[in-house]
Amino acid sequence: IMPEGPEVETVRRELLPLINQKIKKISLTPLSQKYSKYQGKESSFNQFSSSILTEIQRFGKFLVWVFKKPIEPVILNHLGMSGKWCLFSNEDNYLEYVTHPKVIIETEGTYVAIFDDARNFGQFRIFSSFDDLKKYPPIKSLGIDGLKESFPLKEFLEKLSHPRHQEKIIGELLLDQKLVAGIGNIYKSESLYLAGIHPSRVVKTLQDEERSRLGESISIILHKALTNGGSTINNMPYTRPSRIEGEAQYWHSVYNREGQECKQCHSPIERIIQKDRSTYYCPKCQKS
DNA sequence: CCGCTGGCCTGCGAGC
DNA sequence: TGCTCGCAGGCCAGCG
Repeated sequence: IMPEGPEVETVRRELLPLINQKIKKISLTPLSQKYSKYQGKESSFNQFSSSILTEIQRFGKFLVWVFKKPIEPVILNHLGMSGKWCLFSNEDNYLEYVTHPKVIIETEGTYVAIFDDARNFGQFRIFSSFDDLKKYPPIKSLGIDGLKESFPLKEFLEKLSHPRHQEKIIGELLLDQKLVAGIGNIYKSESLYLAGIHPSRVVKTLQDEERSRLGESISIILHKALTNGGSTINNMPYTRPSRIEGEAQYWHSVYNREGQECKQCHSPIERIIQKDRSTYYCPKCQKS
């Protein structure tokens, strides 16, 4: 299952050994050349040789790789559904761990980082400067960072009250990265469960108290997932650079639990399709 | 500015 | 057992 905010932040933290490393080379694998999104892009990746990686930031579910002169460009990177970074030392026999390598970063030091992406939904985009990146609409329009240390509840309530959202279904709106960035399909369902709100509720029907509880629940769920190193799901594992599995999946209350008992009231968990995506909920604990 | 749709992909599990 | 088939679902370009 796709990396969401907590999973991406976990990846970012485990990539931090790369900071201040001098880049030997960023290259595209032969496999990557099967796909149009990577074709003809070698030269734009080549330009990073000899630059120093100074920061890896996270915006929502995006990773942003920042380099120091001699070049200004930044790399915007999304893990998509199945993208993973694997971090190795030069001496490791890393090829046995990767099955669909697309991008390889080698440093002058001891590191090799490989972007491995079976489904190929991951993305790389190179901007000539950090300012240019910030003008890019998907970045510019990102909403509240759901993993912010202190969740800005007031801002959340204001955004939720915007006229254009009033007729929307809350279970669908929560996936909109312009509202809260970092929520994905798993933590959408989990947040609504914790808040006791049925996913089919129309935004305008939510009481003030429910709105606040929803904001608080989003923050609690995302932070709890981050503390647990994210969710690792069997049918679509995301692999951390360390190759350690996350543990958040062990406390999922509703996600992927259709037909199983609610942990509070023992009613069977139900699944509905919202905007072509599965939403899981307890029909009894979540108020319609 | 907004919202909707189709395209991008392949591992895996269900069903026969 | 081995095969087929369709689901899983993020983002975004293109369009109205």
